[in-house]
Amino acid sequence: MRIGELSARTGASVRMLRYYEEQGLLTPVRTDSGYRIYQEADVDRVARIRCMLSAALPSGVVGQALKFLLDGRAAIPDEPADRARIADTLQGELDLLTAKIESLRHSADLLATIVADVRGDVVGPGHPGDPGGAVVRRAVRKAGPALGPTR
Amino acid sequence: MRIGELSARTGASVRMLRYYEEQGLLTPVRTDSGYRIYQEADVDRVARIRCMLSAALPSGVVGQALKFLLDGRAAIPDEPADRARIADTLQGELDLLTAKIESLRHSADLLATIVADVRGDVVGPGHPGDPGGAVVRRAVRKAGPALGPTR
DNA sequence: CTTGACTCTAACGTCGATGTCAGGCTTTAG
DNA sequence: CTAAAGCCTGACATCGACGTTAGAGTCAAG
Repeated sequence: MRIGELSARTGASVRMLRYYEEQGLLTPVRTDSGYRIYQEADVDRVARIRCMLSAALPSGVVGQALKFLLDGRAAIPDEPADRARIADTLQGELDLLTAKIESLRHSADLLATIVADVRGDVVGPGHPGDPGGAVVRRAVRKAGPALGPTR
Repeated sequence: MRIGELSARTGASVRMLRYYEEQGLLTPVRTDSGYRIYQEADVDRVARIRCMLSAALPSGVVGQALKFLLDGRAAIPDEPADRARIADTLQGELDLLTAKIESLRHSADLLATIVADVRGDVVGPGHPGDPGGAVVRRAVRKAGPALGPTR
C-alpha cells in the first residue's frame, strides 16, 4: 500500500511516517517513480513504534527493539558477545521503564484515593484546623517516595 | 532550603526547577532578596514531577494531579457542587494516567520478550529459513495491537 | 489529454523541556 | 571588607517530534 493508505489505517500522519523512515524505523520499498510502498505488516509496526515513542523511550532503543521485532531473529548477531551487549542495553531500558511504571502506579493510586476522598462525603469531626483527609495521608504513606532522577 | 540544595538532592538542574515553577508545578516562597525557599516536601514533589514528565504525560495533567497530590485535601472546597466538578476533573486525569500506564506496560512487555529472545540461546531446529524467534511472535500476539493515537 | 487527487523532496516553523550565557544582586567564608 | 560562591532575571540556543508550505512529478478517471 502507499503512504496515504497506511496513514489512514494507522492514524499516523503522512509526515510522521516519513519521519519514522528517516529515523530508520520503517523501510518501505520504492516504485520506479519514487512512491513508498508499505507491507501489510507495517500497519502493526507503526502501531508499535507509536506505542514505544509515546513511552518516551529513546528512539535509538526503539530502533534496536523494532529491528528485532520485525526482522525477527534475522538481525540477532551470532557472536554471543554482541548479543550480550545488545541484550544489556535493552535490559537497561527495560529496567528504567519498569521503574517508571511502578512510580506512575503509585501516583495513580494516590490520585485514586484523592478522588475518592473528594467525592466521598467525608468524614467525622472535620475540624477547621485539620489540613487534610486521613485517607489521603494513608495513601501517601503507602505510595512511597516516588523514585529519583528518572533520566 | 534554597534552589541549589534542592537541585543537588533531586538531581534536577536548577534550570528545571525554575521551569517547573514557571509551569505552576512548584511554588516556593521567596526571601526578601528574592531567593526561592523550598520545603522538605518539595524533594518528593520534584521526584513525582520528573517521573510524570518523563512518562510524557501532558503537563496540564501533571499540574492538576500534582496540585491535589501534594496539597492533600487543603484544596478541596466545601461546596458539594464544586467538589463534584473537581472529582470529575481528577477522574479524567486518573483515567488518562491509567491508560498511559497500560500503554507503558505493553511497551515493557514487548521489550522484555525481545530481551529474552536476544539473550536466550534459542531454540530448537533454527532452520536458516526461519525468519524469527517464536518467543517474540508469541509475545506480539499477547501484547495486542499497541493502542491507537496515544496523544 | 486534461484534471484532480496523491505523492515526492526540501525547507522552514512550532512546541515542550532543557541548556547556556550575560549582567547584576546577595550571602558566606576568610 | 572583599572575594568567591550562589542566586536572580531574561534571553537566546538546542533537540526531538512533529506541522505546514512550496514547487514539481505521478496516477486514475473522464
